[in-house]
Amino acid sequence: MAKENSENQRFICGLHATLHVISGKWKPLILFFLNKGPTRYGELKRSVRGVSDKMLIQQLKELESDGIVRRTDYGEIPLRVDYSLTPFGASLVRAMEPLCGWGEEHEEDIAAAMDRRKTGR
Amino acid sequence: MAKENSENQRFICGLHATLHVISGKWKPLILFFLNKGPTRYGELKRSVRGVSDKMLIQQLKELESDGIVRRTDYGEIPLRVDYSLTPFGASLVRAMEPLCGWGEEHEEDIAAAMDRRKTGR
DNA sequence: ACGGATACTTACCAAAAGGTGCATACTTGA
DNA sequence: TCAAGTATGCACCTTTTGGTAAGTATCCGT
Repeated sequence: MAKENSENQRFICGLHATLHVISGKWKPLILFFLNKGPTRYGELKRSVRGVSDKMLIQQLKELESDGIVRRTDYGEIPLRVDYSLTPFGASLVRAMEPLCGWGEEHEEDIAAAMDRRKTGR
Repeated sequence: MAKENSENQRFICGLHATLHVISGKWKPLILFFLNKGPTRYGELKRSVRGVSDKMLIQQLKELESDGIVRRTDYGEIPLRVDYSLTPFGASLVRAMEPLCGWGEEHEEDIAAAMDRRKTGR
Protein backbone atom coordinates (compact mmCIF):
# COMPACT_ATOMS: atom_id res chain seq x y z
CA MET A 1 0.00 0.00 0.00
CA ALA A 2 1.09 3.53 0.71
CA LYS A 3 2.04 4.37 -2.78
CA GLU A 4 2.07 8.04 -2.05
CA ASN A 5 1.82 9.97 -5.24
CA SER A 6 4.17 12.86 -4.72
CA GLU A 7 4.92 13.50 -8.35
CA ASN A 8 3.05 10.45 -9.49
CA GLN A 9 1.15 11.88 -12.43
CA ARG A 10 -0.90 8.98 -13.65
CA PHE A 11 -2.93 11.13 -15.95
CA ILE A 12 -1.72 14.08 -17.93
CA CYS A 13 -4.93 15.94 -17.34
CA GLY A 14 -8.27 15.20 -15.80
CA LEU A 15 -9.78 14.45 -19.13
CA HIS A 16 -7.39 11.61 -19.58
CA ALA A 17 -8.65 10.09 -16.37
CA THR A 18 -12.27 10.68 -17.20
CA LEU A 19 -11.97 9.02 -20.56
CA HIS A 20 -10.80 5.87 -18.88
CA VAL A 21 -14.16 5.74 -17.19
CA ILE A 22 -16.50 6.64 -20.02
CA SER A 23 -14.87 5.00 -22.97
CA GLY A 24 -16.40 1.80 -24.12
CA LYS A 25 -18.75 1.39 -27.00
CA TRP A 26 -21.88 1.33 -24.88
CA LYS A 27 -21.05 3.30 -21.78
CA PRO A 28 -22.29 6.71 -22.88
CA LEU A 29 -25.58 5.14 -23.87
CA ILE A 30 -25.90 3.27 -20.63
CA LEU A 31 -25.22 6.45 -18.70
CA PHE A 32 -27.72 8.28 -20.84
CA PHE A 33 -30.47 5.85 -19.97
CA LEU A 34 -29.56 5.39 -16.34
CA ASN A 35 -29.69 9.13 -15.95
CA LYS A 36 -33.44 8.81 -16.35
CA GLY A 37 -33.67 6.66 -13.26
CA PRO A 38 -33.02 3.12 -12.04
CA THR A 39 -33.51 0.58 -14.77
CA ARG A 40 -33.85 -3.16 -14.76
CA TYR A 41 -31.36 -5.18 -16.69
CA GLY A 42 -33.83 -6.35 -19.31
CA GLU A 43 -35.25 -2.91 -19.79
CA LEU A 44 -31.80 -1.45 -20.24
CA LYS A 45 -31.03 -4.09 -22.78
CA ARG A 46 -34.09 -3.18 -24.78
CA SER A 47 -33.20 0.51 -24.56
CA VAL A 48 -29.62 0.17 -25.65
CA ARG A 49 -30.57 -1.31 -28.97
CA GLY A 50 -27.96 -3.57 -30.44
CA VAL A 51 -25.98 -4.57 -27.36
CA SER A 52 -25.38 -8.18 -26.65
CA ASP A 53 -25.77 -9.55 -23.14
CA LYS A 54 -22.04 -10.04 -22.87
CA MET A 55 -21.30 -6.44 -23.68
CA LEU A 56 -24.02 -4.96 -21.51
CA ILE A 57 -22.96 -6.94 -18.49
CA GLN A 58 -19.31 -6.23 -19.10
CA GLN A 59 -19.78 -2.50 -19.37
CA LEU A 60 -22.11 -2.42 -16.40
CA LYS A 61 -19.55 -4.26 -14.31
CA GLU A 62 -16.85 -1.82 -15.24
CA LEU A 63 -19.05 1.13 -14.45
CA GLU A 64 -19.93 -0.54 -11.18
CA SER A 65 -16.33 -1.16 -10.24
CA ASP A 66 -15.62 2.47 -11.05
CA GLY A 67 -18.31 3.47 -8.62
CA ILE A 68 -20.45 5.10 -11.30
CA VAL A 69 -23.30 2.66 -11.25
CA ARG A 70 -24.96 0.68 -8.49
CA ARG A 71 -26.34 -2.78 -9.01
CA THR A 72 -29.28 -3.72 -6.86
CA ASP A 73 -30.28 -7.33 -6.56
CA TYR A 74 -33.67 -7.57 -4.92
CA GLY A 75 -33.13 -11.23 -4.19
CA GLU A 76 -36.66 -11.85 -5.27
CA ILE A 77 -38.27 -15.00 -6.46
CA PRO A 78 -38.36 -14.25 -10.15
CA LEU A 79 -34.89 -12.77 -10.74
CA ARG A 80 -34.93 -9.02 -10.34
CA VAL A 81 -31.96 -6.67 -10.58
CA ASP A 82 -31.69 -3.05 -11.42
CA TYR A 83 -29.01 -0.52 -12.10
CA SER A 84 -28.84 3.12 -11.12
CA LEU A 85 -26.34 5.96 -10.98
CA THR A 86 -24.48 6.52 -7.75
CA PRO A 87 -24.12 10.14 -6.61
CA PHE A 88 -20.60 9.93 -8.00
CA GLY A 89 -22.03 8.74 -11.32
CA ALA A 90 -24.56 11.52 -11.29
CA SER A 91 -21.79 14.07 -10.87
CA LEU A 92 -20.02 12.57 -13.84
CA VAL A 93 -23.14 12.81 -15.93
CA ARG A 94 -23.49 16.46 -15.00
CA ALA A 95 -19.90 17.11 -16.07
CA MET A 96 -20.65 15.39 -19.34
CA GLU A 97 -23.47 17.69 -20.22
CA PRO A 98 -21.48 20.40 -22.02
CA LEU A 99 -19.90 17.73 -24.15
CA CYS A 100 -23.33 16.37 -24.97
CA GLY A 101 -24.40 19.83 -25.96
CA TRP A 102 -21.38 20.33 -28.16
CA GLY A 103 -22.01 17.00 -29.83
CA GLU A 104 -25.62 17.83 -30.46
CA GLU A 105 -24.78 21.16 -32.00
CA HIS A 106 -22.23 19.68 -34.33
CA GLU A 107 -23.70 16.29 -35.00
CA GLU A 108 -23.89 16.93 -38.70
CA ASP A 109 -20.29 18.01 -39.06
CA ILE A 110 -19.12 15.03 -37.10
CA ALA A 111 -21.22 12.64 -39.12
CA ALA A 112 -19.95 14.18 -42.34
CA ALA A 113 -16.34 13.75 -41.26
CA MET A 114 -17.01 10.15 -40.35
CA ASP A 115 -18.51 9.50 -43.74
CA ARG A 116 -15.55 11.08 -45.47
CA ARG A 117 -13.26 8.64 -43.72
CA LYS A 118 -15.43 5.62 -44.46
CA THR A 119 -16.09 6.23 -48.09
CA GLY A 120 -13.47 7.25 -50.61
CA ARG A 121 -11.09 8.88 -48.18
CA MET B 1 -27.72 19.85 -48.43
CA ALA B 2 -30.97 19.77 -46.62
CA LYS B 3 -30.56 16.34 -45.21
CA GLU B 4 -33.18 17.05 -42.68
CA ASN B 5 -32.87 14.51 -39.97
CA SER B 6 -36.42 13.68 -39.22
CA GLU B 7 -35.71 10.35 -37.61
CA ASN B 8 -32.10 10.19 -38.67
CA GLN B 9 -30.56 9.51 -35.29
CA ARG B 10 -26.97 8.69 -36.04
CA PHE B 11 -26.00 9.23 -32.47
CA ILE B 12 -28.09 8.46 -29.46
CA CYS B 13 -26.96 11.60 -27.72
CA GLY B 14 -24.46 14.32 -28.37
CA LEU B 15 -21.93 12.67 -26.16
CA HIS B 16 -21.92 9.69 -28.43
CA ALA B 17 -20.96 11.95 -31.32
CA THR B 18 -18.35 13.82 -29.34
CA LEU B 19 -16.64 10.66 -28.23
CA HIS B 20 -16.11 9.72 -31.84
CA VAL B 21 -13.98 12.80 -32.14
CA ILE B 22 -11.95 12.71 -28.94
CA SER B 23 -11.36 9.02 -28.47
CA GLY B 24 -7.97 7.79 -29.42
CA LYS B 25 -5.13 7.09 -27.09
CA TRP B 26 -3.31 10.37 -27.74
CA LYS B 27 -6.02 12.81 -28.75
CA PRO B 28 -6.82 14.30 -25.36
CA LEU B 29 -3.13 14.93 -24.82
CA ILE B 30 -2.70 16.50 -28.22
CA LEU B 31 -5.66 18.75 -27.59
CA PHE B 32 -4.25 19.61 -24.19
CA PHE B 33 -0.99 20.80 -25.68
CA LEU B 34 -2.44 22.49 -28.73
CA ASN B 35 -4.69 24.45 -26.44
CA LYS B 36 -1.58 26.31 -25.34
CA GLY B 37 -1.00 27.57 -28.84
CA PRO B 38 0.26 26.46 -32.26
CA THR B 39 2.91 23.83 -31.97
CA ARG B 40 5.41 22.41 -34.41
CA TYR B 41 5.33 18.73 -35.13
CA GLY B 42 8.62 17.98 -33.43
CA GLU B 43 7.76 20.02 -30.39
CA LEU B 44 4.43 18.24 -30.06
CA LYS B 45 6.16 14.94 -30.32
CA ARG B 46 8.50 15.84 -27.49
CA SER B 47 5.57 17.07 -25.39
CA VAL B 48 3.39 14.04 -25.84
CA ARG B 49 5.95 11.74 -24.31
CA GLY B 50 5.75 8.22 -25.55
CA VAL B 51 3.99 8.63 -28.87
CA SER B 52 5.50 7.19 -31.96
CA ASP B 53 5.56 9.15 -35.20
CA LYS B 54 2.98 6.86 -36.68
CA MET B 55 0.51 7.46 -33.90
CA LEU B 56 1.06 11.18 -33.66
CA ILE B 57 0.57 11.70 -37.35
CA GLN B 58 -2.41 9.39 -37.46
CA GLN B 59 -4.22 11.12 -34.64
CA LEU B 60 -3.36 14.56 -35.99
CA LYS B 61 -4.76 13.58 -39.37
CA GLU B 62 -7.98 12.42 -37.84
CA LEU B 63 -8.33 15.56 -35.79
CA GLU B 64 -7.61 17.54 -38.91
CA SER B 65 -10.19 15.73 -40.97
CA ASP B 66 -12.67 16.33 -38.16
CA GLY B 67 -11.95 20.03 -38.40
CA ILE B 68 -10.57 20.23 -34.88
CA VAL B 69 -6.98 20.92 -35.78
CA ARG B 70 -5.35 22.91 -38.55
CA ARG B 71 -2.07 21.91 -40.15
CA THR B 72 0.07 24.73 -41.44
CA ASP B 73 2.90 23.98 -43.80
CA TYR B 74 5.11 27.03 -44.13
CA GLY B 75 6.72 25.62 -47.24
CA GLU B 76 10.02 26.80 -45.91
CA ILE B 77 13.48 25.70 -46.76
CA PRO B 78 14.13 23.51 -43.73
CA LEU B 79 10.82 21.68 -43.37
CA ARG B 80 8.47 23.54 -41.07
CA VAL B 81 4.92 22.58 -40.16
CA ASP B 82 2.79 23.40 -37.21
CA TYR B 83 -0.55 22.43 -35.77
CA SER B 84 -3.15 24.54 -34.05
CA LEU B 85 -6.74 24.36 -32.89
CA THR B 86 -9.40 25.65 -35.26
CA PRO B 87 -12.16 27.77 -33.70
CA PHE B 88 -14.26 24.62 -33.85
CA GLY B 89 -11.54 22.75 -32.00
CA ALA B 90 -11.30 25.50 -29.45
CA SER B 91 -15.03 25.22 -28.78
CA LEU B 92 -14.61 21.51 -28.24
CA VAL B 93 -11.82 22.10 -25.78
CA ARG B 94 -14.00 24.53 -23.88
CA ALA B 95 -16.76 21.95 -23.69
CA MET B 96 -14.27 19.45 -22.40
CA GLU B 97 -13.27 21.55 -19.46
CA PRO B 98 -15.90 20.35 -16.97
CA LEU B 99 -14.92 16.81 -17.72
CA CYS B 100 -11.29 17.71 -17.10
CA GLY B 101 -12.30 19.20 -13.80
CA TRP B 102 -14.25 16.15 -12.81
CA GLY B 103 -11.32 13.95 -13.71
CA GLU B 104 -8.93 16.04 -11.67
CA GLU B 105 -11.15 15.97 -8.64
CA HIS B 106 -11.54 12.23 -8.75
CA GLU B 107 -8.22 11.18 -10.14
CA GLU B 108 -7.43 9.07 -7.14
CA ASP B 109 -10.69 7.16 -7.16
CA ILE B 110 -10.31 6.47 -10.83
CA ALA B 111 -6.74 5.32 -10.44
CA ALA B 112 -7.74 3.08 -7.57
CA ALA B 113 -10.48 1.47 -9.62
CA MET B 114 -8.07 0.88 -12.46
CA ASP B 115 -5.63 -0.80 -10.14
CA ARG B 116 -8.32 -3.01 -8.72
CA ARG B 117 -9.07 -4.27 -12.20
CA LYS B 118 -5.43 -4.80 -13.13
CA THR B 119 -4.30 -6.60 -10.03
CA GLY B 120 -6.29 -9.27 -8.29
CA ARG B 121 -9.53 -8.72 -10.06
C1' DA C 1 30.84 13.01 -46.97
C1' DC C 2 28.64 12.06 -42.50
C1' DG C 3 25.59 12.65 -38.68
C1' DG C 4 21.64 14.84 -37.12
C1' DA C 5 17.38 17.29 -37.58
C1' DT C 6 12.86 18.03 -39.94
C1' DA C 7 8.23 15.76 -41.11
C1' DC C 8 6.46 12.14 -42.43
C1' DT C 9 5.32 6.93 -44.71
C1' DT C 10 5.14 2.03 -44.79
C1' DA C 11 5.06 -2.89 -43.52
C1' DC C 12 4.42 -5.99 -40.19
C1' DC C 13 2.66 -7.60 -35.43
C1' DA C 14 0.62 -7.85 -30.85
C1' DA C 15 -2.85 -6.58 -27.77
C1' DA C 16 -7.30 -4.90 -26.70
C1' DA C 17 -12.01 -4.38 -27.68
C1' DG C 18 -16.01 -6.15 -29.38
C1' DG C 19 -19.25 -9.82 -31.33
C1' DT C 20 -21.72 -14.57 -31.72
C1' DG C 21 -23.76 -18.05 -29.75
C1' DC C 22 -24.50 -21.57 -26.41
C1' DA C 23 -25.16 -22.74 -21.40
C1' DT C 24 -27.00 -22.04 -16.69
C1' DA C 25 -30.51 -21.84 -12.93
C1' DC C 26 -34.78 -20.55 -11.57
C1' DT C 27 -39.89 -19.33 -12.38
C1' DT C 28 -44.22 -18.68 -14.43
C1' DG C 29 -47.82 -19.67 -17.73
C1' DA C 30 -49.90 -22.87 -21.27
C1' DT D 1 -43.65 -30.91 -19.66
C1' DC D 2 -42.34 -27.29 -22.78
C1' DA D 3 -41.52 -22.67 -24.10
C1' DA D 4 -40.45 -18.19 -22.61
C1' DG D 5 -38.54 -14.79 -19.53
C1' DT D 6 -35.13 -13.30 -15.91
C1' DA D 7 -29.93 -12.19 -15.30
C1' DT D 8 -25.81 -13.85 -16.18
C1' DG D 9 -21.26 -16.83 -17.70
C1' DC D 10 -18.11 -18.69 -20.94
C1' DA D 11 -15.56 -20.10 -25.14
C1' DC D 12 -14.15 -18.71 -29.42
C1' DC D 13 -13.30 -15.64 -33.12
C1' DT D 14 -12.91 -11.10 -35.78
C1' DT D 15 -12.05 -6.27 -35.90
C1' DT D 16 -9.93 -2.34 -34.34
C1' DT D 17 -6.33 -0.10 -32.24
C1' DG D 18 -1.80 0.59 -31.03
C1' DG D 19 3.28 -0.44 -31.25
C1' DT D 20 8.06 -1.31 -33.45
C1' DA D 21 11.14 -0.56 -36.61
C1' DA D 22 12.48 0.66 -40.63
C1' DG D 23 12.74 4.04 -44.85
C1' DT D 24 12.27 8.65 -47.53
C1' DA D 25 13.60 13.39 -48.87
C1' DT D 26 15.61 17.66 -47.83
C1' DC D 27 18.65 20.56 -45.35
C1' DC D 28 22.45 22.16 -42.09
C1' DG D 29 26.90 22.09 -39.70
C1' DT D 30 31.50 20.09 -39.50
